[in-house]
Amino acid sequence: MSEPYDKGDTFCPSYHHAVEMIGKRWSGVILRELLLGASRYSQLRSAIPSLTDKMLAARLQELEAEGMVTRTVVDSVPVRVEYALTDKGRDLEATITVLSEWADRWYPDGPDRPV
Amino acid sequence: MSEPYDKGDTFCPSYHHAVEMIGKRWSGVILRELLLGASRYSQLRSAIPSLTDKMLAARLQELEAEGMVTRTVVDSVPVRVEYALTDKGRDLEATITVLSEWADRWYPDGPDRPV
DNA sequence: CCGCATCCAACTGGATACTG
DNA sequence: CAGTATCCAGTTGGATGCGG
Repeated sequence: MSEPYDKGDTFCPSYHHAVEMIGKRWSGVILRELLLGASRYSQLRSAIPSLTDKMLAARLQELEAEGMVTRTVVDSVPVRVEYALTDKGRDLEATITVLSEWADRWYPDGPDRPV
Repeated sequence: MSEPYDKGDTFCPSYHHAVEMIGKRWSGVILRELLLGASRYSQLRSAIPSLTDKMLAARLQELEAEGMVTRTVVDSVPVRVEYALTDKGRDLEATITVLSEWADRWYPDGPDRPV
């Protein structure tokens, strides 16, 4: 990661895909909530106030298609839906932890007041 | 990161800002190239083939405004411009490394062929 | 070499209302 | 509870061309 610059070793598609998937609007926040233990749709909703139904539902579908989460309908009344991280999704924990630490280091008072 | 879910401990603005900044289109890739040693505008251009001038210039301005990179005009003919990571930008190395490893683990053959 | 200006089609996502 | 439907303004970013 710190050797002399090699012109050949460029444009990494896997990393590219990964960083823009977790960085897509709300996705990173949703994944973090799931890592923190949220599992129900309504938990996610109330955990992230400015997130609308439309966005949450859309992102969860995308994350499911990416193999990051599973969706399980619990047949009760009223219906509940449980979302759970897959191994792949849970494996992001290290990344999200390290990035959270970075954020705390450089935005201890929130993003509007950088260090 | 793995304790029982606490409804209060939600919506982290610093992390939210961070993840969507590095996840914005091309930003993560540009930061990675800078970490790998790229410094000139033209290096970044040729390192990332599908990245246009417009996008590269725009992202570099945003990253500069975020305090992630510095921009230095070298007064030669023709003009060169050097981009360098700030401490804040360099401090992202751990995150990008860990995420790259995740990507290699789950997309060893590229994002179109997940494990 | 390093951009910026313009045009423009496509996508995004907020508001609001409604369903099983 | 857990979504979907519709509308629509705003943003995005590719293409192309020009300028210091």
